[in-house]
This record gives sequence, structure tokens and C-alpha cells, in this order.
Amino acid sequence: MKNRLKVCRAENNLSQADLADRIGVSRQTINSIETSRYVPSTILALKLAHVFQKPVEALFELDETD
Amino acid sequence: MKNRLKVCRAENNLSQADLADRIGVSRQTINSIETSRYVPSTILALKLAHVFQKPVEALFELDETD
DNA sequence: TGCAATGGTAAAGTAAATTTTACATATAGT
DNA sequence: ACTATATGTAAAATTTACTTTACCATTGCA
Repeated sequence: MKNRLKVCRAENNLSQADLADRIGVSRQTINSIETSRYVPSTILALKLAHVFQKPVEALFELDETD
Repeated sequence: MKNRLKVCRAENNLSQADLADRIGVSRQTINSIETSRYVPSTILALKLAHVFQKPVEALFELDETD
């Protein structure tokens, strides 16, 4: 699964730590999602989409491996 | 988190087993998501959204507990 | 009445998400 | 040169997702 978190963070001028605080997870969780070390839960995806005011599909996209 | 899976299945006339087959998970996984026994991964949410041709937000919605 | 399909759920096991702590690196500002 | 900030990552621990097997109840149909 691809993600656009890093770009969205840049657009909103948020650090990984900022974003983590906003949605109540650790900084490493954000980093791990960004670097595709693991796939977030749907709750996290919805929270991230809410922060960036975009649909989940604008943040996460299935790829061939999924 | 609330979900509208059962209704969407009904609209598309799919059994839990049908839907499970379509996205490559067990029937119990679908049942457990529907009955909120656990929160699916973002990959599953995207796959479900794809099957029903709806945005993730039309299938899953954050509630107060999230 | 018997049977197939559907849905709910439980237990045990495996895989994966998430936290905490910790360390390393790069960069920018003082 | 020092400090602060941001990022990447690793290991261990804990929690949760997901699979497999299995059983029960309901409904509709032969």
C-alpha cells in the first residue's frame, strides 16, 4: 500500500511528532506508517484523513502487492 | 468505530462468505468486523470500499470512543 | 422431515500493529 | 562547537488482527 503522509505533512507543515500528538499515537507509529513498515488500522487512517481534511483514498492507495 | 458493512452487503446481495472470498479473508473476519469485534486494517478497508465502489468513509465512521 | 445456506461466536494459534526506550544522523540556529 | 529539532530505525514487550476449526441457531427449500 502506498501512502502520501509525508507530502501531506509537508503541505500542512507538521512534523511527525506533531501529527502523532494530534491523533494520539507515538512518533514511531507515524514514521513506521510513512516508511511502510506497517499498515495502520482503519481508525488511524480515518483520523489521519480527518486531520488533513481529505478522504482516506487521498492518503492511502492499494498497490499490486495488496 | 461504526460500520455499514451489513447494509452494503444487503444492497449488493452478498453473503459474508461471498464478501470474504472477494477480498481474500475468512468469513469470520468479515463477521468480526461487522459486529465490531475488531478494527480492520486500512488495506481491508480499501478493499471493501473498492468492492462496494464507495469511499472508505461511507463504510466506516469514527465514533466518540475512537 | 431433512438438508443446505447463512450468520453468530468461541478457542487456539500465528502474524502483525503499536508502545516504549534508546541510539544515530542530519540540519539549522547561537 | 553546542544545542535543538526532525527523522530513521532497532529491540523487546504488549495488544490486536486474522486464520482455522468447530459448533450452534435460523431460515427456506426439497
